[in-house]
Amino acid sequence: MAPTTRQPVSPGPAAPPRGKGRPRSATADRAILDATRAALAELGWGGLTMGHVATRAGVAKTTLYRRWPSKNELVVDAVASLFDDLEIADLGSLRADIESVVAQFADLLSRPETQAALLALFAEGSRDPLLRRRIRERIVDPQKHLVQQGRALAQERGELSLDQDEATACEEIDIIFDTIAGAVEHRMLVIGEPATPQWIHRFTTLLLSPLPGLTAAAAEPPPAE
Amino acid sequence: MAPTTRQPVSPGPAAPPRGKGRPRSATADRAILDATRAALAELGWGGLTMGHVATRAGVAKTTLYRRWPSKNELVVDAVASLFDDLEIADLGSLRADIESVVAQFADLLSRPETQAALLALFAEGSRDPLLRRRIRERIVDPQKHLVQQGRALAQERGELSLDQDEATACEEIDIIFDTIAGAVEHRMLVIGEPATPQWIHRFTTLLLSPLPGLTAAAAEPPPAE
DNA sequence: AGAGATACGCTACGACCTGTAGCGAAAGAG
DNA sequence: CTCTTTCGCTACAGGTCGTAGCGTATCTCT
Repeated sequence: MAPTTRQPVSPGPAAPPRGKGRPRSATADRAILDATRAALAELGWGGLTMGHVATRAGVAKTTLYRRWPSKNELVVDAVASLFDDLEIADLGSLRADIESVVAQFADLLSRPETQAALLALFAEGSRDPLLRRRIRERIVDPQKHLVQQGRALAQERGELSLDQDEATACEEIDIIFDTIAGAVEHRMLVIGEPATPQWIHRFTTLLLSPLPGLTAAAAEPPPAE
Repeated sequence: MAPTTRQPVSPGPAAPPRGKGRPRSATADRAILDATRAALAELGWGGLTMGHVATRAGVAKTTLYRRWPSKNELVVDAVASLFDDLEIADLGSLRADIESVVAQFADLLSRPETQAALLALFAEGSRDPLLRRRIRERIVDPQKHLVQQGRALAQERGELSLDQDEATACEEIDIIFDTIAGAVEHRMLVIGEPATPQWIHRFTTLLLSPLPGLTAAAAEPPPAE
């Protein structure tokens, strides 16, 4: 793809300047990220070119490469910021909190540029372990933190018993998070249908109670491992 | 990317010949698809080039373009067949059936070429409604059928009460399927960690019973819509 | 068997993208 | 006011996509 070797993934959103001469233009930073998101929505990952983004941002192509070592990194940063304002609302009940955060997530994933960008990132991440790690740090982990918060809130309210074992609690959070995030992602990104309030409501019900119509006998015994 | 306009997604695996002169080589067909899968596993979507596939298949590049209009179509066909042998095992309990099908799915998704291909397809599908429809028909719908089968089996066994309403049952199957497929996809494709038997076991437990430690009061009341 | 039709491999090609290099000019920091 | 760094510009090498044109191979049909 490139005639030269690939640089390691940059640690931050952009290479850190060192405060001596002319500082980097923050305006250009924003213009580039905005242009990236816009181009992503229009053209998708495959259609997005660095030249295009540069032109659209009113910036020279070389300026892009001064900040991000390649397309991947640029797109991660352009997209990750979208996830920054997910938050737990503390609506007074576990159920309401779940519905709220799922709705926020669904809202985010309903935007075409988020869809294109996320899937493209995931796809690239399947080949590039460093990129995948970066996705986890910038996107997945913050979301998982929401599950922890929600869980803690529910415990304060007495809806949920306190954790006995730290490790077990961690694993449980992982699974719950996989389930919540995965269901929404699957519906919106793979199937391509919106997560309506009804869908969210029913999904939350599924998460909080056993399968409707399930015999007690079938639900009860989780056979020993 | 290309100097010419893109053709619409081809209706079949390859353009249909018309039986007059020399027929297309079926050997070449298979060699190309095999080479595509192999290259996908090694290089991923981004690294896969038509020239590479051609060389590997022992075929001229032009031969590829005589059959598939572009990379997308070639990869869809190369990958879709992988999903053909998922099936419900009828192990005697709903729980065992779920674990079995999740394990099959996880096994499939653990193969690198499936990961790369699937994610790349999903990504392209987010921009191309026709491609997305094709993914649904060839990949998603057959999987959803498994959920229907498992549900029917559980009802026969008396583990699950019979459906009262056809439409409601349909919606419920959708949600359950979104949840199962989504969780596995999220864990393996996004996070990039394997779905161990332990994980599958715990996930199934989560699906079949309420959240561990949940107060009865918090679990019970699904507020009216 | 012969004629016709089609697929095949090969080479070359135009258009495009990536990421780098080198330059003079501009703009802040100290 | 000087020094450092960024900026925009142009040019470039390496690489991919998908097409065109050619002579040859291979199959079908008469």
